[in-house]
Amino acid sequence: MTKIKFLIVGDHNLVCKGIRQLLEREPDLEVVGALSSLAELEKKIAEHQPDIIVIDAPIKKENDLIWTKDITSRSPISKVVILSGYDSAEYIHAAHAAGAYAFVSKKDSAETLIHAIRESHRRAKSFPAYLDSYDYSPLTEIELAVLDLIAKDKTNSEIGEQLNISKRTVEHHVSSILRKLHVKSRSGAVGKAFMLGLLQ
Amino acid sequence: MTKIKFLIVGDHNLVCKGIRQLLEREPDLEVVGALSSLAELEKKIAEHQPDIIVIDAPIKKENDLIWTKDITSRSPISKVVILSGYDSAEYIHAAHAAGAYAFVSKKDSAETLIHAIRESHRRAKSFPAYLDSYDYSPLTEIELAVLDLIAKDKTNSEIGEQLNISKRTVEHHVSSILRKLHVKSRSGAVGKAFMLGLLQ
DNA sequence: AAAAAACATCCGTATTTTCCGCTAATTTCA
DNA sequence: TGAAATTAGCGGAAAATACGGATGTTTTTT
Repeated sequence: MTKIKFLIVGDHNLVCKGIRQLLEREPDLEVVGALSSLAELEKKIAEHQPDIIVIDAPIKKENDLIWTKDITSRSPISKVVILSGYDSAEYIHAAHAAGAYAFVSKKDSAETLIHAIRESHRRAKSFPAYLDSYDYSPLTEIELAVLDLIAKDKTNSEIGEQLNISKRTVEHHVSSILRKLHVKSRSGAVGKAFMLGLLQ
Repeated sequence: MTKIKFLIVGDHNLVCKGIRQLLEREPDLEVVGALSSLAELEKKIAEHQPDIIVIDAPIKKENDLIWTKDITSRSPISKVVILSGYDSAEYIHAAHAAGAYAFVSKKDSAETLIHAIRESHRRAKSFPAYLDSYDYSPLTEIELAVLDLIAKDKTNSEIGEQLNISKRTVEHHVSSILRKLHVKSRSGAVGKAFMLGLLQ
């Protein structure tokens, strides 16, 4: 029997070790590596050709979904499973849009994760069912990234540097965020985002 | 040999299961229960009389630190270990002030957590060393009121009207808030406040 | 009870940041 | 091929922030 080979990526050492422990009990799963940052991912993919990449999101200072998008377009052999404690409808939608094969909340059981990995391996997607009937006006990926940095005390200029876009573009995104969240200030946006569970 | 009995609390099922798996390999540790919310905690404490309670923070919609304070004052036999992915100095300070015996970041190794549990059991506290040189002062009532209104999308003028003080005074309070929370913007203050549980 | 510390209130000036018009090129995707 | 998203420049008004200083009250300490 050929095992399902996969990588685990995440900067929460304890969580990754625990997950690995849980998954290695399954006879058809084989962990071929564990990374603490997305930077080394490319090399590891070439080295191991994993079937699945489990990303324990969010990873500090790196945009998991942008990486997901990159991976899925460049290495179609490897399917991305996003494992996150941040399970708002907006984020799950964004993960889906980025090309992930599955989204598993950290609140789910180990069986759910294992099932998602197996399903992803046979190219079936696993996303929470309630997504279909969920009505909302979503923030885009970049808007969420900007909002996150706003909450982390960054100015527009700093956000621009960090995301490699101009200050003016950041301003545009901020305007969109304020419009979509129906607030008039960035601090109001942060407040509402926490209330809505967009940030946590 | 008497084992160290402990409870694990956290709504991230996967994380808890993983941690449990890691800790159960230690011969001197014994998991007597795992809860997904703080609500059931009181009953479980009475039932098992655990030496240690590991709280995998944050638990959504529940203030971990308020519970910590409650537990440590009412059940001095059980020592609280906070395990968190959010390791800002303020949060760690708040955990310390609430009476926790240890703070472990999710980025730390399993050994660190195990060590913290053993140290807590012999009533020695385990907190990151850099805390000592970090100045932390709590917010006053009015500062908290101002901060709350900032999060609710109000300008300084509006806050002044609402609290019947001048815009200038509000400005003064805002600068105090920024200094105490070690941020440079009001949105950063709101972000940090939510992470700390000052607002919710 | 007196002294010290912390808190809350107000004001001026200067600088930075935010926010909002306007326009418009490029990419992406259905 | 349109619609939406992302990118970006110019200018300007409004808000926020930093840097001063001043006064009275409350709380804590000695």
